[in-house]
Amino acid sequence: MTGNSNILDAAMRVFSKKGFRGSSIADITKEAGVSKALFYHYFKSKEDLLVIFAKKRLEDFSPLIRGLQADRPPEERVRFLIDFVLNELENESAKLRFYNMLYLSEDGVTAIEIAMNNYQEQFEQLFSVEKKLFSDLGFSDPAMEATFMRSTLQGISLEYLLGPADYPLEIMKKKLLTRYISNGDSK
Amino acid sequence: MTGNSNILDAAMRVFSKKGFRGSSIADITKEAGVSKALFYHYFKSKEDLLVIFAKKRLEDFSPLIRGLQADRPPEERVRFLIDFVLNELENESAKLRFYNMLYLSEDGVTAIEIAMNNYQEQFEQLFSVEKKLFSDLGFSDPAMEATFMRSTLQGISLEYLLGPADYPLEIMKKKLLTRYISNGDSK
Amino acid sequence: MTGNSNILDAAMRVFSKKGFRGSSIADITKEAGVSKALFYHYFKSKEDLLVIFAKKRLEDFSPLIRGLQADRPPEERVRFLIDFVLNELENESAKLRFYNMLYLSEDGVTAIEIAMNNYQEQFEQLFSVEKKLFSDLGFSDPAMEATFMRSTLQGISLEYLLGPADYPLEIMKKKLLTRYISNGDSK
Amino acid sequence: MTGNSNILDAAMRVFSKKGFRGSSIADITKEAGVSKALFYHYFKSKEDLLVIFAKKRLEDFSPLIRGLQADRPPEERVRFLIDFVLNELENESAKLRFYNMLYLSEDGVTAIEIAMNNYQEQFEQLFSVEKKLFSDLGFSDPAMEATFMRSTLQGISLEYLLGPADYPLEIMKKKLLTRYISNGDSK
DNA sequence: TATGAATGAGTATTCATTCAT
DNA sequence: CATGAATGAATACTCATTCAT
Repeated sequence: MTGNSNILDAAMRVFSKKGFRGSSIADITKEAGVSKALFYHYFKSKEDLLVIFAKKRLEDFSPLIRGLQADRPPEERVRFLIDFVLNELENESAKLRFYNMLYLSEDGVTAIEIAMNNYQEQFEQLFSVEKKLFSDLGFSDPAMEATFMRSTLQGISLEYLLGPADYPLEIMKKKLLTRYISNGDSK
Repeated sequence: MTGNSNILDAAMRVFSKKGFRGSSIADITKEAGVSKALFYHYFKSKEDLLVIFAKKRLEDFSPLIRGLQADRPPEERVRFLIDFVLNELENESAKLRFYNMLYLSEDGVTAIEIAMNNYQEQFEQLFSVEKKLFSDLGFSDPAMEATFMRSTLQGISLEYLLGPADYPLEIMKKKLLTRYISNGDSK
Repeated sequence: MTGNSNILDAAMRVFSKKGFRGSSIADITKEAGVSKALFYHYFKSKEDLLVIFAKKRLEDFSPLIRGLQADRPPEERVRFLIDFVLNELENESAKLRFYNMLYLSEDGVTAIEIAMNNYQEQFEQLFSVEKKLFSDLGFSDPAMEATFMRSTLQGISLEYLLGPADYPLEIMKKKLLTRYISNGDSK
Repeated sequence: MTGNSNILDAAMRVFSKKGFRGSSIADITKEAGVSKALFYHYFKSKEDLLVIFAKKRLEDFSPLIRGLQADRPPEERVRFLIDFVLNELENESAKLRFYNMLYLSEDGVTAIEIAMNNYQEQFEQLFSVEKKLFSDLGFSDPAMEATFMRSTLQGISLEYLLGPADYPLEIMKKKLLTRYISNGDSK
C-alpha cells in the first residue's frame, strides 16, 4: 500500500461518514495517521480528491460495459445489468451514499465534469451497449428504454440507501426483472 | 412578509445553490439583507433550519394524500400520483436537488428524524392510500407495488435533476403510466 | 417587589453562579422573566449593576459600624465583629464569592471606586471604630491591629469559600477570639 | 523560547490584567505577536490554559514543601513558611491576583480539579509537613493550627493585593511571626 | 411599564493551505 | 517521503445595546 492510497482510502471512509464539505483535511489525515503536509505532498487540494473519486467511479463501470458487450442472450444481459448495479448496494452503502450526494452537489458536478473529459468516450460506449440490449429485447425505442431502466435502478438504489434495513431489495429486483423477462406473474 | 420568512426564503435559495454545509449563515443573511444576529433572533441554530425545511417538505405531501383519498377510479389516481411527483420537478428543480441531498446526508437524516416525530402518522396515511390504489388496480402485493412505484418516481426525479436539459421527462412519464393503464403499446 | 428589584435579584443570582463577565444580559433577563429592553429601561448598562452592587455591599457594613459604636465592653465588641463577618458566610456563600471576585477584578475595582465616592466617609468611620476597639483592648498600635484582624477575617472567609464543606469555621472563630479574650488555651 | 511558551507567557500577562473571561484569544495572540490559529496549534481550548496554569501553580509549592521538610528548628521553618508565601506578593502581584480570582471562579475551580488529579499527593505532603511544623512548635492541634496559618496568610495576601501601596506588609509579617516565636511584645 | 425587532462588533474555534527542514 | 510551525480567512454563534411601538 503506497502512502498515497492509504490517504485515499482514509478520505473515502471519512467522506462516506461526514460528506465532502463536512470532512476536513485534518479529519482525513488523522484517519490515515499522517501529517496534513503529507496530504499536500500527494494531492493538489481537497477538490482534487473529488476529481479522483469521480474518475474512480467512472472506472467502476468498465466491467459493466464488458459484461454487456459479451455475446450472450439479452435475458442474461439484462439480469447482469440489474445485478451489477444493485448488488453493490449491500456491501458499499456508505460509499454509494457519498457518490449519490456527489452527483447532486455543485462540488460534485464540477468534479464530475472535469473527470468526464477523460471518460466521455467510455460513457457513450455504455449507453450504446445498453441500447443494443433493449433493441435485442425487442423494444421499439431502445434509447428511451435504457434511460427508463437507468432511472429505475437509480431510484431503487436511492430508496434502498435511505433505509437499507426496511427496503425489500430482492423483491424489487425480481419485480424489475419480470418487466423484461416474461416468466413471472406481473400482477 | 415577516422578517422570519424572508430569512427562510433566502436560506432555501442559498441551500439550493450551495448545499447545507456549503452555505454559511453569512451567505444566508447577506441574501436576505439582514444582520447575522437577526438570524439567531429567529432561529436557534443552522441545524434548526434543516428541521424546519424537513417539516415543510413533509407538509408538501398533504395535497397528495387528499388527492389519493378522493373517490376516483384508480386509473385517475395513478395518473394524479405520477403528475404530482413529477410536475414539480420542472419548476422547483433547485429546491428538489436540495431536498434530495438532504435525504442522503447525515445532517439531513437527523433533521428528518426530528421532524418525523410530528408527521409519522401522516406518512403512514400516505403509504396506506398508495396501497389502496394498487389494490384497486388489481395488484396482488400492493405494498410492494407502492414501494416499486415510489422508487421509480424517485429515480426519474433524480436522473432529471442530474441533467434537466437532456432528460426526456414526458416520455418517462408516459412509459411509467402504461405500466398501470393498459391503453398504450408497452413495447 | 418593583420590577427593578426583581431584575436586581435575578442579576445577583446569575452573577453568583457565573461571575460578572460570564453572565449576559440575556441570562439575567431570562432569569428575571422580562425582556432585555426592560433591563435597559431600569439600568444604564451592565457595568451599572456592578456599581449598584458595590454600593449595596458598602451599605452592608452600616450595622457593623453601629454595633461597634455601641457602649459595650471591648470583649463583647470583638466577638460581635468576628461574628458579624463570619456568620454571613454560611448563608450567603455564593454572593460572597461574587463579592470577593469583584474586589480582585478590574471591573470590580472600577465599580468600587465609583461607589466609594459616596461612601468614603462611612468607610473611614468603620476604620475609626475598629481602631477604638483595639485601643480599648490595650493594643499599642490599634491601627495595625485593625488591619491584621481584617486580613485574618478576610483569609478565613476566603478559605471557607474555597471549600465550605471541609472548613472548620467554628474552630477558626474560637481560635481567633482567644487572641483577644484571654479565657482559653492558646496552645 | 519556544512558540508554545511565548504564548503561555503572553496569556499570563493578559489574564493578569483582564481576568480569564475578560481576555480573548485575540488579546492573547496579539500580545504574543502570533496568529489566532497558532494558539490552537498548541492548545486545545481557552479552558486548556486554565488547567495548565493551575498545574503550574501547584508546582510552585514544591520548594515550599522541600523547605519545610528540611531538618531545621521549627522557628526557622515557620519564618520560612511566612516568607515564602508573602515574599512573592511584591514581585508577582498581577499574577497572584489572577490566581486568587481563579480559586474563586467556577472556571477556575473546574480547572483546578482537573489539575489536582496529578497533584493530590503533593498537596497532602504539604499539609503533612505543615502539621509536623506546628506539632514541633508545641501546638496541641497542629492540623487546626495549619489551617489557621494558611487562612491568615491568604488573608494578608488578599488584602495586600487589593491595595499594595497602602498595605503595611512588613508589619503584618512581623505581627504574624510573633504569634509563633516568643521574642517580641505581642501587644 | 413593557416588548420584539434589529445590529455592529466580538467570541472561540476551524479551515485549507504553505513552507522550511 | 515526511513533518511541525505557521497563517488569513472563514465558521457558527453571542454580546451589549438601541429603537419604534
